Amino acid sequence: MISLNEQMDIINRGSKEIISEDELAGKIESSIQTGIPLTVKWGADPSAPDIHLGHTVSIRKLKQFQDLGHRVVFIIGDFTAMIGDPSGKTIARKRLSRQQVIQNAETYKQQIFRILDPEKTVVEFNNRWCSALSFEEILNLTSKYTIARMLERDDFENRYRTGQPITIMEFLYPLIQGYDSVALKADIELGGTDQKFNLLVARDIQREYGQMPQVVITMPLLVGTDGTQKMSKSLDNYIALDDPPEQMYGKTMSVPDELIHPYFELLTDVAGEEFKQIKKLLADPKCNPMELKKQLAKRLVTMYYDPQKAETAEREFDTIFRKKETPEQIAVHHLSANLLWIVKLLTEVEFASSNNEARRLIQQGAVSIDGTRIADPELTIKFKGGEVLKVGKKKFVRLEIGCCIDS
RNA sequence: GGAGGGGUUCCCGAGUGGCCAAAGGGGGCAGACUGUAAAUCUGUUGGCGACGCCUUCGGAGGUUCAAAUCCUCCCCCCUCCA
Repeated sequence: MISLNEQMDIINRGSKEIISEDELAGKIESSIQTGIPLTVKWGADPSAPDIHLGHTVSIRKLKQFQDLGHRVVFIIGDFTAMIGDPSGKTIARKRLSRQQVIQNAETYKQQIFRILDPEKTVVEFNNRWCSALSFEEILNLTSKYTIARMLERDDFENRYRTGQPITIMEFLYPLIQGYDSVALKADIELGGTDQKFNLLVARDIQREYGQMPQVVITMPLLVGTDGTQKMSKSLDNYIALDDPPEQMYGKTMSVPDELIHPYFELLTDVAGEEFKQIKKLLADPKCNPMELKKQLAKRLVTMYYDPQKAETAEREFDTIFRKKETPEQIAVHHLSANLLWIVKLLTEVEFASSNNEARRLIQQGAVSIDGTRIADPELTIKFKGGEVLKVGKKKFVRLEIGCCIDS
């Protein structure tokens, strides 16, 4: 096994906070002595099965734990998801059926195993122990925590102050999550900095149950493609692991330049000299940040796909956005008629969701056919097949005559 | 249980009888510029083959020539007191 200092070093890299380092050192030490790996816990809500780069910050850290010989437990919070979490204003977030949960869990696994080693990963559903809890035990759990302490949490405090609803169930959430740690006898739990409160509650709960409290490791939150808020699905500022290569590349290029540095740091393996070099170039006004961003984008696509796909994605990006040319491969649409009103054409190929939107696009000069801009929304066009329709910067389709799809 | 405040378009939020498809901001989309789907600037942002018509301000009714705005009932949220 790797020495204590080396382990501490690796774990520290990129982490925001470790509570506490001494405890962690103690745990690692005894693990080295006994040969028993530490249990590292990481949880996810099964309702949104799209894993994105924001998640990978933690997942990559978990991978390091695996490489150090420890045991990673991935918890799928199906119990709470099945109750239906009414948090925020979105009333009655859909309850998930057993089947959906299992399905989502599968997509989760398929995604996280692009980083983690499936052999060394235990997947658990918290429903297994949570549904066995009696009401009495739950009351017991709730008696261990106070409202005042709950309101210490930023998010709760904010909502309380601004008059937004907080349900009792949300108060139970951290307790349940803490109970998960008890059930697993977790040695370490990992999470984003926004999870800090919950992770700390788990320590108290574990103590109540006579266990050694888990070490809490928080990872920095990744800022999303919008450059301001944390990457999340609901804000639609995310780059998903399942995004196709071109999109992964393109979305990375759409990230504000200031994010190049943190992205390299949190999402890739660049370290040491190479990282210093990148930092230097970013600070140099003579250096075009686009070049570094391209490197970053290519690197990410290579990580989750392969070098060839990264190459293709880059070429396509250059073609479309730098040279403003038509990409090599574009989708084909079979026209419903060869004489077509331009507005209908746009809705037919689903580049516009309504006639009004189509008109707007035309009036704004976004529409062209074979490179000729269409400015008149009343135009009717006769097609002979093979024309390329372009809307905006990134939507292309080749038009062919005839629609004999489901004959 | 009592008193008060509130529900407006994708989101936040103004509007308290006609000038309201509804200010402003955010987000989205588009254009210009460019070294990038960066930044910046500008435009646009309910629907309909359309100088008109239809639908939208929590829900259902009503008053009025005219309702997001007034009245009645209902639903939901928040705050304070108990």
